[in-house]
Amino acid sequence: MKKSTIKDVAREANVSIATVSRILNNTGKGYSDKTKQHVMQTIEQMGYFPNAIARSLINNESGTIGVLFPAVSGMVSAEMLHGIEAAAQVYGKSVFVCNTLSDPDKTKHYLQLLYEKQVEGVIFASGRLTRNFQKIVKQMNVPFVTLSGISDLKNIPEIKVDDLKATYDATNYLIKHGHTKLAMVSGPPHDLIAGTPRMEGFKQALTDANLPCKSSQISWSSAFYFEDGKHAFRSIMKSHPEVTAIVAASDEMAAGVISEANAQGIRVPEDVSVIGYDNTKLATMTVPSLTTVSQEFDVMGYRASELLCQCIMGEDTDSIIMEHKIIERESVKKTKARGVV
Amino acid sequence: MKKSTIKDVAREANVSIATVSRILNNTGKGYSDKTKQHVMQTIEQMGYFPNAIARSLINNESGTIGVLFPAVSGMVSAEMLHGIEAAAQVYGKSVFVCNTLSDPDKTKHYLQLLYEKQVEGVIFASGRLTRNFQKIVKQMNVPFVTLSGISDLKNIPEIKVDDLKATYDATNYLIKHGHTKLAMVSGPPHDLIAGTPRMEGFKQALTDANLPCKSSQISWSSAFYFEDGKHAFRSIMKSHPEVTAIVAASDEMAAGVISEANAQGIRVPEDVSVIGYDNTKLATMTVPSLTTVSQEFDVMGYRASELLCQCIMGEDTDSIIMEHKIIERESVKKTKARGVV
DNA sequence: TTGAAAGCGGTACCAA
DNA sequence: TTGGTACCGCTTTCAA
Repeated sequence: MKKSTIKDVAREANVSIATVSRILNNTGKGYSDKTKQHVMQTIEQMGYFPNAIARSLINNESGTIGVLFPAVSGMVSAEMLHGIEAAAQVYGKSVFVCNTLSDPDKTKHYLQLLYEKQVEGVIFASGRLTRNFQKIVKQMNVPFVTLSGISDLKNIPEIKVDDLKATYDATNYLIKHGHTKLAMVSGPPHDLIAGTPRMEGFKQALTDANLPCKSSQISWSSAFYFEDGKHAFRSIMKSHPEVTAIVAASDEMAAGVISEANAQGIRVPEDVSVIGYDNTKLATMTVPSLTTVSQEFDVMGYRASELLCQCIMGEDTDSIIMEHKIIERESVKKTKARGVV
Repeated sequence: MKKSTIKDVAREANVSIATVSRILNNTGKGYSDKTKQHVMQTIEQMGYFPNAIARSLINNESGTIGVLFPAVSGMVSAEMLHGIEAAAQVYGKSVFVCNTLSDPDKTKHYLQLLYEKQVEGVIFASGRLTRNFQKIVKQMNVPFVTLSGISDLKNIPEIKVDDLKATYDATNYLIKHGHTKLAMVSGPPHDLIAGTPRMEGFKQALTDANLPCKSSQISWSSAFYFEDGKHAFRSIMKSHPEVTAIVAASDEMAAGVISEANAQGIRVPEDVSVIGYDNTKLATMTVPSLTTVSQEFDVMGYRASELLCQCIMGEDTDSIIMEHKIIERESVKKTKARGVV
């Protein structure tokens, strides 16, 4: 059974396809109420739905956007995607997901694909939009937005939290609550997205508080996972057993710290306090639950998607620095405050 | 700067659009090597990419599939989606994600949308494909596949694990290791996907082992989250303080059980053993780490996507019951085995 | 209010 | 090996 087309409807309803088209698009003019009634009825009983592809072709609007993730698995991408899809739906866009696996070739391939599919805009998430992609991005000639990433290209709006400031605040939160021997469990120092800025925030907070700040106070790993947190904490405890508070670059790492502390008979937060980063669901599930820096990924996704759709409609837009806040739970011991709030 | 079309290329290269088309499609015949060289070169320097929408229209192949999730946030959907996208890419399909929020109206809306966008197939994930959707599904006339869900419609291949059997095995695992006082922390009993069958598996295992099996041994909640696990365990400890082992209907619930046990000074696994379900990343992060039933969601997603693409190509296919296995970690205490392995 | 017809950017058949 | 052209399903202009 072949799909029925506008022609079939026209024939069935004894009108021209032009009339059917007008009715479908609710132009308001170009048909009488009576014909409309009749045509709508035939459409209904034929189970006809217009072919969006044909529409796209003539309107030159695909009604789709593309999202590039390094990996869609993982809580963070999942929440972002959720927000992205929600906003896209509001603006009447459908979303294509693509998994680049952080592979530049794959990324380029996907960009071409999205180009061919005539997407009206692209969200580049959790990655770095390098010069490598400049050419294709320019060719595509549709709005791009980076989400929790960075762009080497100019005039690309970004949606992100100020990682440096957020980590600064997290570190400061520990200091405020009486901690003076701090260490950090970090991701790769050359990761310009979640590595460098967070380490920098940590250092600045220490410096501003006149606390010692040696590079040995930061133990970094190649990623931000649970195991990385475990290892990093282990090495910190070897070199800096005096530490009473840990700043972690992700909730997963913080969970790793808690787990390793547990294994070593170190109590959290009595002996060592831990502050996480991300406020994923995981933060509520650790024992003790995790005080952490909140990044609202779903909201960020929503805003990014919204921003992109606004760009598509030709509105003027600008980058968005998302608010962050510290979610207080049970993993930080509060001792004597040091004056300033 | 408008996008260049095949016409532009043809004009620029001094050939007909027919020739360009043949070259683009690599028909092998219909052009000389020399013209090919020349045309490819102009294409390259013009930065021309064919319009996939126009192609779809004439070929009647959109090269896209749709995926319906109740919610794309959450580890489970994220992992499934990852697998889905990976397989789709292999088969040259792009994927539209849709968030139904379990809302039938929204679901219907998305199905219509996907219909209009001419998707070549649909993966219906983590939900129930009810009679409600029969009409539209039939109209769409493209293959459907359910992933970790159920279908009231006939002839829809399913990819899932046998939840009843898996829970049976999990329960049996505890029994095998010497436990006789068991309880279950379950989701909604009327949830035909992850509620009913898992409860049933638990009961059957007890019955088959000649162990007492009263309905009070199952405490269920309206969902499968961390908090639900906490509450359910609390109520179980009130009514059945003698229990030494808990079967949880999800890893999150199991994490909740561990957390609540902790709060009550009950040691895991010394006092109470816990077995989870899903083998999400969370299972490695709890303290103690979680022995659990493995569902490989990314693999399931991959297989579902693969299956769908095969259906699209007209191959004969059938449902897939995925293997499950028990991943042994630290949350179960092994006491005297009871004979049979 | 209506319908005929010219495209949108491609593909594929047929003739040259 | 080539080019001309009908057509995919729809929108939109122009005349009727």
